[in-house]
Amino acid sequence: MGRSPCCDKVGLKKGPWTPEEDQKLLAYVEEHGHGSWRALPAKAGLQRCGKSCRLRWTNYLRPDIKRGRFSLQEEQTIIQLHALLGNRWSAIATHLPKRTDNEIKNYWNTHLKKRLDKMGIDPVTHKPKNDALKLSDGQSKNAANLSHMAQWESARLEAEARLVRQSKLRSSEFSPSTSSPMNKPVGLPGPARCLDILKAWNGGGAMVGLGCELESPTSTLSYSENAPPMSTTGIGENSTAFVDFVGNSSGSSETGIMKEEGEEDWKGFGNSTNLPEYRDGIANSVSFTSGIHDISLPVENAWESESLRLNSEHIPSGNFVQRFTDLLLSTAGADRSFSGDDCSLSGDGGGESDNVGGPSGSGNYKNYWNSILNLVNSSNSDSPMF
DNA sequence: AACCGACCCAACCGCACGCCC
DNA sequence: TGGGCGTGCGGTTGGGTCGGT
Repeated sequence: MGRSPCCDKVGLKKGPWTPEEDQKLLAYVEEHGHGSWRALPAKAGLQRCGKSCRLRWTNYLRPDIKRGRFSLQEEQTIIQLHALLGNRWSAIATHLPKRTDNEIKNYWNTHLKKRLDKMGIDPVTHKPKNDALKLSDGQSKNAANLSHMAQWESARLEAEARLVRQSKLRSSEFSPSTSSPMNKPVGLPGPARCLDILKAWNGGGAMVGLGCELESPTSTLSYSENAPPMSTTGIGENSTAFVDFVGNSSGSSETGIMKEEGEEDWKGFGNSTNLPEYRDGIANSVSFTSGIHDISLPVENAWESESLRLNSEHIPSGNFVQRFTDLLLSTAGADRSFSGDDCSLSGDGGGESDNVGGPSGSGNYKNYWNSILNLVNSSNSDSPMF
């Protein structure tokens, strides 16, 4: 695989973009779509390389970008997803609609990492820093297992993302016109993609009769291609266990995750901590929408849909989630006492100040992980993670 | 007011990977 | 089958801004 230079740098401008350049790029993309980024600068009259144009567009000019301060929910989501995914900013970004991976990455590096550090939590491992010294006891084994599973899950995510990218391309004719000027291939994977996922992760094992009812909090498209009614997919019975997550105020308050204004409800389990039920839902190739809601999801998050078609066979061990939970909680709580009340990680002058300065600054570590688990539970409505 | 260090973030760099010929 | 191309991604940089002295 030879790698060609991204562009001929001679005579091309670098550095900050001017309003005029922005306007040119914006006007061109809105009118023609970006097409080939390499060819775009010449067509748009820009003295920039295509890569620079692409970055400017994706990180700044794109109309569906939300700018400004991160909300409490977004902060928590970033932290929680980072705990599970590590520095996979693009994967994290898929859970934060209208935020770019670059923005999330910057925010993590400049704010959240330091915040966790102050709390006595290693921002890399999301474990109390003290634990780093306990390399020879049983905890380290658990930690290693946890890390291993997290890595496995991350690898699975990557594979899913690749498959969905493919599916996007293949199905680009499915929905040729969207409001987006981005010319992104639009369309969602049908059942065949479900099988692809299964093949990728089950070594060809079958996932039978699964619909692809999905929902994302950033839904922009309606989609039900070839998706049989849930009642015919074997999902229906269990799907009744899923209720609106945010609509359930107890679930919302329990996790400390607040629904952001303008966002659609998260769909999840009524009992956000009911992991067996959660796992059962997965085992039944969960469609988290309960079959009531329209199937809709954004292009950006289309790949998320793939994971929602997981069944238990995707999971390396039959009780992966339960083990994952056990490890998280045991690792967090085994040798540490917690106040157990406020696990807020965010808030300048809010949760941070409450937590920083406590015993080792990480007295709420168990709740920290609980909040991660709650996110996992709650976000299974739109998450590719589980 | 001037200086300086810390902080922030847009942009760049280079690698990885899939597609296509 | 191999190489070129296009793009995605994560790490890093550097210039602007802010706050303290």
